[in-house]
Amino acid sequence: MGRAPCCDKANVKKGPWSPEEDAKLKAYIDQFGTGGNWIALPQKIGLKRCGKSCRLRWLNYLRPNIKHGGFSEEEDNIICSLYISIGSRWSIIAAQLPGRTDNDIKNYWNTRLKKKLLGKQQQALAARRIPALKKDDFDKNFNNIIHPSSSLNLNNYEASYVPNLNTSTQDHQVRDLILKMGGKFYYSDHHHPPSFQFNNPMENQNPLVFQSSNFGELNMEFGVSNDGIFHGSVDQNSSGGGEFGDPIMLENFENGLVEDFNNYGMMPSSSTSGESSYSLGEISSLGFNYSDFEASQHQHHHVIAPAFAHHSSHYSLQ
DNA sequence: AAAATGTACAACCGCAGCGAA
DNA sequence: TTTCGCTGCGGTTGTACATTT
Repeated sequence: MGRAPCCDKANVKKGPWSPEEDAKLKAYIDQFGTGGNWIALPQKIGLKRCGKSCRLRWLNYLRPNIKHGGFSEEEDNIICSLYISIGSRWSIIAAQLPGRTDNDIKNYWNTRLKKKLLGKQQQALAARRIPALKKDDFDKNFNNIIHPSSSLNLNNYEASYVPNLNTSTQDHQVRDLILKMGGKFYYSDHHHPPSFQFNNPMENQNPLVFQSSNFGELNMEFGVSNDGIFHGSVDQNSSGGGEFGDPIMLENFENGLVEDFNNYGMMPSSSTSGESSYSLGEISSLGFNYSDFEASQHQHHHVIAPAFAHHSSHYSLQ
C-alpha cells in the first residue's frame, strides 16, 4: 500500500495562482497566521489548493520582504562560494541572503549563474591555453566537490607547478579540481602575500576560507575571489588549533582573525578517520554555538570560517 | 511569418526527518 | 517503541515568453 495523498488530488487546482487566490491566501495569513497547519488551511479559507501548494506560494511569493531578480555581484559571489563549499543546499545558501528564497536561488543558479561562472572559467582557461572544459566536465567538477569519492582525470590539465600534498585523498581531489579548472598554484608566505584577494560574502575584505582539515596536518583553502575566479591555497604550517568537534574559538584562529564573529560556520566533528559529521551554528565571541545538522559524511572535511591565516605559508591559485 | 529552439521561473512531486500520539 | 501525518527540501517539470532559424 502506498502513502496516502496529502490532499484530494481530484478536487485540487494546480498550476499558476490567480490574483484572487493570492489575495485570499495573503489576507488570511496576514490576519490569522498559518495556524501551524498548512494541510488544513486551504479548506478553512475556501481555496481549492493543496496545502503544500499554499505553503510554497506563501514562502516563495506572497511572504513580505521577498526580493525577486536583480541579483547583485556580491550575491553572485556568495552563492558561488557557498555552492562550491556545500553544494546544492539551497535553504542554507538562502539563509545567507536576506529576502531571497531557496527556490529563486536554485533557479538562478541553474539557469544563469552556473553559465556565468563557466564563462569566466573558460576565459581563464583560454588565457592560459588550456583546453576548454566541456559543460559536462564543468558539472562534474562541481559534483566532485560534493562527492569527493569520484575521480578526476587530470592528464590534459597539468599546471606548471603542482604541490605535492602529503595529506588526505580529499585534499588531493580538491587540488586536482583546481588544476582542472585551469588553476595554477604558486608559493607565498606572509612576507609575500597572495596577489589576489578572496571575496568574503560575510565580511568585506576578509576571505571566506574553506579549510579541508585535519588540523595539525595540511589545510587546504579555496574560494571565489572578487573577480569571480576560483582560487585555492595550501596551508603548510597549519597554524589553526583545535581538534575535530571543538567549538570554533578565538584562540583557534588568532592569526588574522576578523573582529566580528557574528557569522555562520561549519565545524567537522568526530575522528580523523572514518566517519565524520558537521555542525552548523553561529560563531560568536563565546565560541561556536553549534547544533548538528548533518551526520555521517565520509571523509568530507570542510570548515567555513571567517578567518585567513596570514602567517602560514600558502600555495595559492592565481 | 511561422516553426523550432532556448530561457526564465513558478510550481509540482517524492522523499526524509521529525514530533506527536 | 512504533506508526502516522506534516513540514521542508531539492530535483524536476510545465509553461509562458523570447530568440533564432
